[in-house]
Amino acid sequence: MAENKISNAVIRRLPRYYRHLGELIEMGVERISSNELSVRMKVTASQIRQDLNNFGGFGQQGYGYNVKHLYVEIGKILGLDRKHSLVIIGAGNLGRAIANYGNFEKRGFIIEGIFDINPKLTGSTIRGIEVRNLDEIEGFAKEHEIDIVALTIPKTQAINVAERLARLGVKAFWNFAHTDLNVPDNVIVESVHLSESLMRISYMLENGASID
Amino acid sequence: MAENKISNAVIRRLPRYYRHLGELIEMGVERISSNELSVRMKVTASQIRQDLNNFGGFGQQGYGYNVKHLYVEIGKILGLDRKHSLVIIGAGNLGRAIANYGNFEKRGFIIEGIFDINPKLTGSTIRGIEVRNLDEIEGFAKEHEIDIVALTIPKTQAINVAERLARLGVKAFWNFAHTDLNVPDNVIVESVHLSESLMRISYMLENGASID
DNA sequence: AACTCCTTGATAAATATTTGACAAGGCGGT
DNA sequence: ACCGCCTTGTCAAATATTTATCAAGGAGTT
Repeated sequence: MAENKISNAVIRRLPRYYRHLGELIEMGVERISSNELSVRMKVTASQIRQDLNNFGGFGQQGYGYNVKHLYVEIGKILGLDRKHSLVIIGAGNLGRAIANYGNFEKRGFIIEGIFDINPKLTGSTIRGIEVRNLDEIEGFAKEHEIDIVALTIPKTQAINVAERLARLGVKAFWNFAHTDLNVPDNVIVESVHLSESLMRISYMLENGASID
Repeated sequence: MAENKISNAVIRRLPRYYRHLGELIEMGVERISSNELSVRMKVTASQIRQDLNNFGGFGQQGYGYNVKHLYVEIGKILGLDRKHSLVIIGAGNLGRAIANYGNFEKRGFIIEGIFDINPKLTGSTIRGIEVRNLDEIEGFAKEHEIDIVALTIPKTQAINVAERLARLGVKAFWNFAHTDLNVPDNVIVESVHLSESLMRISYMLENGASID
């Protein structure tokens, strides 16, 4: 935050660096040059060096980068050294998929609650977390510090719930509904629009093209 | 396809135009100017006009764009006027979420098969589609024309299955595994990396920034 | 039919992003 | 301790993308 201004393009790539570095650690690789990494990641070495330099000189001439160190540093930049509370709205397949994916917790994303409007689901548990009725979300939000709300519900409900929770101070939404949310500009919205993703495949099939 | 060369940035935005136009049709809106659309979509009007002009003049001076017409045309550009066969590998929550989302079929993405390695799941059905054993995928691929394979399985298996299916001629993968795939360059890979998406939220929370 | 307003499509300017090139300097071997 | 190789960080060039501007011309009104 203190530095100049990191470009969006760089930020979008950071998690991928983080993932590759994690894989390299698992493989027992201790050091890597931008060139080796560029082959592995299929990007230019120049881009890697330029990207990393936004955050300071992590490398050493004639040596390259220390994998473990770089991994930790990028983790810090991404804020993965902190815990984040996560609430899932919608206990359908998608909500359950997220709740059941254990690696999120390893990265510090702690699922604090799961909510659904369907009374058949409320009361059941997912990974030991009780599914509550959606009506309770506002009370829950007042009692708990919620960092991120995952919206895995149909679009109309998603817009409504997001508006209500934004008013209660929720600062970030992970939006899986096939719509844009209507929240103030200072609220973070990261959307995963599966149908748009699928349409891009359709386009690429049609045109033989490839989108980065 | 015939025209010059459409930029990646434009292609990435096309599905969003399509979605908004669909919503406008549902609202009964018949015509819209780039300016009105820019307010709705929170982008500049200039960008909208520039984007659409890549594909020819859909608008009329003093009038704007005919919503229905533009919707149909963008649909064609995206290849949504054709049918695409889709096979899902992995009948976990994520695979089931995709299989159960009816709107994909409305857009012409027909789920032809679902496969899983877990014998407990094989034989059961999802929306009337039988879950088959993953062993059968190669035989299935030889008998059916598969356009898109959705990989909703752990990374090791995903890499393996993708390699095998790419060899059999599958031209596009919708990759939900937390890894890159290892397939030839002419094979389309559209990845949905949920953990990377979540990390971006973490970064934004940390930095107050917003990524487009 | 004329007039005004509106809106496009196009061009150019401004920004942002990616890539290439290379001097500076550490590493590892001798 | 020296030498040659390697690799970074940086700067500049090349591309790509976004935004501003405006002439041209249709829509709708009178």
